[in-house]
Amino acid sequence: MKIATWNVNSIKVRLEHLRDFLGQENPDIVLLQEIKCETNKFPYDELSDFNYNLYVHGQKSGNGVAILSKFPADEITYDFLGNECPSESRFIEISVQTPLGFCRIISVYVPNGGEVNSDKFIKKLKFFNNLTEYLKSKKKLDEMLFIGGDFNVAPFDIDVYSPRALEGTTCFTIEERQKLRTIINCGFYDLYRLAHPTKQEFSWWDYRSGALQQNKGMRIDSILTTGNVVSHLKDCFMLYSMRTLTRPSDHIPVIAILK
DNA sequence: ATGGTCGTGAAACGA
Repeated sequence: MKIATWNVNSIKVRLEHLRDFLGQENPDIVLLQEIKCETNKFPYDELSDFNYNLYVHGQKSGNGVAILSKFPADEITYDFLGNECPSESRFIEISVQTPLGFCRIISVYVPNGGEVNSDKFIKKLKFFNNLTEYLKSKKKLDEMLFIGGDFNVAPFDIDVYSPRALEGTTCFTIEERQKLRTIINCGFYDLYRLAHPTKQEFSWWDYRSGALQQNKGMRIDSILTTGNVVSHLKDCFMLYSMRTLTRPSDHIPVIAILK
């Protein structure tokens, strides 16, 4: 089974890139973030030839998440209990029967946070608190839980190009890193880091200031799972080539292969 | 502290 997550930064602008990606990688499940369109404006028809079940939680202008799944969902949930910003479409969850077993699968777009210690930043930390409580409540022996998306946090020094330059900046403050580490310490596994314990690769580069050319990136997109998935992990990698296309997303896909 | 570039939607604003 192949599962991918990708912050596309506008589904409309990235439609051809997404179609190429689906054609090349043929993932069973794709978690999307920042689709930036209303649910009823999602390009359902333009993706119909790939035979995915499409689950969309959009809104006007910004945010927006979706799940494309070869397996039909038993249940679809558009928010998590305790989310304090339900008006922002940042969460979608499906439960599906897969060849691996029964899975609960979440696509999440964690708030960026804006300026450190701003109101938005405080809301980001609270979003993590509430999401963590929700994930703890959903850990069950009889299902595998996947949560993939844009966490807007680089958890460890190895996940940024320069810990010194970024220390104390949004997505790399101690408080934010602790929030993501707390999820991991509750018994969730970062599939990329499991597959590549010492490799330094990034999932996002700023559009500005030649960040890509200087490889000034961060690893802020991940797929986390419960422990019962780990023995199935064959590989997890990031698709750098998607960042070198014309008009790319500022994020690249993260892909996990499980058997 | 500021600026650099995108996407949205038609001007700033968020990332």
